[in-house]
Amino acid sequence: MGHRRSFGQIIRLPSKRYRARYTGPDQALHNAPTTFETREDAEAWLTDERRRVSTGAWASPAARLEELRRSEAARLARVFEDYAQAWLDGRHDIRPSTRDSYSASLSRHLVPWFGRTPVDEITTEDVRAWHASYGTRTPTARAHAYAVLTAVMARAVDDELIARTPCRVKSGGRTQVKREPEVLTLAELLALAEAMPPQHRALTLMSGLCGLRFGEVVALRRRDVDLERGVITVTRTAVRANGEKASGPPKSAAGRRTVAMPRAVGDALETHLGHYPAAHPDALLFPGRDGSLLAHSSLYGLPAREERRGGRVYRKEPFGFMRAREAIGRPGLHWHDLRRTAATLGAQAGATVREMQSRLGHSTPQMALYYQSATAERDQRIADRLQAQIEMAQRSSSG
DNA sequence: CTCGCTGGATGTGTCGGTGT
DNA sequence: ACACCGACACATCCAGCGAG
Repeated sequence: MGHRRSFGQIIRLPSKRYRARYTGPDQALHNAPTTFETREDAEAWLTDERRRVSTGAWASPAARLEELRRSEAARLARVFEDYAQAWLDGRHDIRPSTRDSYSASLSRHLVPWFGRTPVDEITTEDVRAWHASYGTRTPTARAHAYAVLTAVMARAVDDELIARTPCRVKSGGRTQVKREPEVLTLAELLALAEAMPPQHRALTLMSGLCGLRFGEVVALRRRDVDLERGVITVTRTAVRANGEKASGPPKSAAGRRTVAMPRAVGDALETHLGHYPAAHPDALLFPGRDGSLLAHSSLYGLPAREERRGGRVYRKEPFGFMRAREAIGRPGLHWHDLRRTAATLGAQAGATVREMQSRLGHSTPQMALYYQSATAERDQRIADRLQAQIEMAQRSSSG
């Protein structure tokens, strides 16, 4: 039983639900995409359709439904997980180790939280909530992940998916934990080298006196050292990325440099080559067991640890660098501190900031200045000691 | 123009597992 | 017992930019 109206018609179906339909501007009959529970709902739909026709914004309900499906599909294609992956895949300007690190940030920290959310629906509140969810846990990892999130969202802004980035956590990408570096005295450095496994003694001395980075020393080849002239040429740095070890050009152009060695380093190298010859000019100076690039963990060794077997506790001795640093009473020493040691010893030997900058391969004087300040502290201590001596002299002359 | 800040990139440190 | 791997956590460094 039809119900005549000026626009369209509403029919009560045997199911007791209502169907609305009308003849569109295209002279075809269009059904509502669903049936309605009440006559009022059906009328509301017809009214809406009629307005579309009169404003000229009309398209057939079927076409509109199709369009809706398409845009929904497009929306889902822009879920964070897929969008971020596409972003990473499109980055050809980063080093493999960086790609690895970004990938890890995504899979461990960002995708679990934002993965299924369309990029343009991630709000500032979402980001803040994610950031806050860490509390005091893994601040560095969080800052890292935040930086990656920021980069992905910046891309979304470029793509005009969103108007502005939802990443508004102030300094969210920064890590503030900063450890006080340890600086060895010359005597401690010599003791450390002595306590290292023999194949790493020259390497240790070279790190502590010439300031080469870990990645730079392990990438050294026979032809990079000139024992006659007493210089090392740094042209490569070892990198690790998804389990692969490789060596490539250094981080910055300033990293390419020639560093003079104190004779002690040259002597240690000569001894080293006597025991571990590197015949070919391209042979690695400090290779790993299988002749490939030395792994960082091989140099570090293992810390002292306890092991339980059959109810008994055994103390396992540390080895490698972990043993050596304990042996000289510096259990908290980091390998990288040797670089600072080299910088400080260099400054004490009279190097200027500029000279230290080029010796260490820094592109800015910032770091070298930092070492200068460490030296200023030592200088203060010298002044203090002088003062103590003056006072002692005064006491003895007056008493 | 200098300087300090910060985003982003890249390197180092730790540790359980595994092969020799 | 040692030497190294692999995964993950963490620290450092560089460059660009805006304030003064």
